[in-house]
Amino acid sequence: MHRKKPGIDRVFHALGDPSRRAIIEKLSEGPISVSRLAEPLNITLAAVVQHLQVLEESGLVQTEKTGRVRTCRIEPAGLSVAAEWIGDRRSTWERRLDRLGDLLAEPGEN
Amino acid sequence: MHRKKPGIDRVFHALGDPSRRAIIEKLSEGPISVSRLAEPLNITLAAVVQHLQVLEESGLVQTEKTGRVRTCRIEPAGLSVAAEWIGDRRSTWERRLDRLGDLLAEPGEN
DNA sequence: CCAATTGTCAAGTGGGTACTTAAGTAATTT
DNA sequence: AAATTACTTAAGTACCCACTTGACAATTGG
Repeated sequence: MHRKKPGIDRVFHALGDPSRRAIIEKLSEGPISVSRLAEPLNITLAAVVQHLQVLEESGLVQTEKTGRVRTCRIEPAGLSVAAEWIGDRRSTWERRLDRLGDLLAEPGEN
Repeated sequence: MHRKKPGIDRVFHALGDPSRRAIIEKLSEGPISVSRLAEPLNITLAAVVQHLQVLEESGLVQTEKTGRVRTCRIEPAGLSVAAEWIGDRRSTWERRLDRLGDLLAEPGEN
């Protein structure tokens, strides 16, 4: 019937933190290294690395290390998980409103 | 520092908690009272009330008390805030991919 | 009125987590 | 080889937050 997606918890938890959302905002402009990601945020590099771990485990971000530089990029499927959940809630809500509308439009002399 | 929409923080923080998402899932099926909301969750009524406060402050839920019953309903605009943020990230990401595609397609008889 | 229903408020607790510092590793530059 | 760059890891701290308990309204049904 409806199976539970395990990723959804991690995705929304990851998006719940402002610093992590700032990271995603930056990453949506294109791939970038860890230290350049850290520059605009006023937290230490170590904190950024920790956020990146959370983001990577949630499937929102993908990273790859070549040489001494780790390049981070956004993983579009991650945001889709969140978008789909929101879409699902909206659709059931709208479906209910439709049923309500049908009842009101029904040809009963009440 | 950064001037951002204040609501976004609260909305995503609210959505970050599984119990609160469960509440929203239930509410998307239609308005319901606090105690009936609490039934399927294994937390106390008091905890549900606290979650409802967060949800209401974030603009995701609207409640109204008549008699001794508080009826809760979903506030569609709240979810839109989250959906828009996700949409914005996606569009800047896609815009960038388009520019990349243009560069690759631009000069050449291949 | 009495009692059950339905929710509210306050305070406390335990676990989680965002952040820091500090020390370490590995790749590049000079 | 030495210095610099770019992370990585570990450990500690302080704060936040989800949840509980328990006492307290306020409404409503018998």
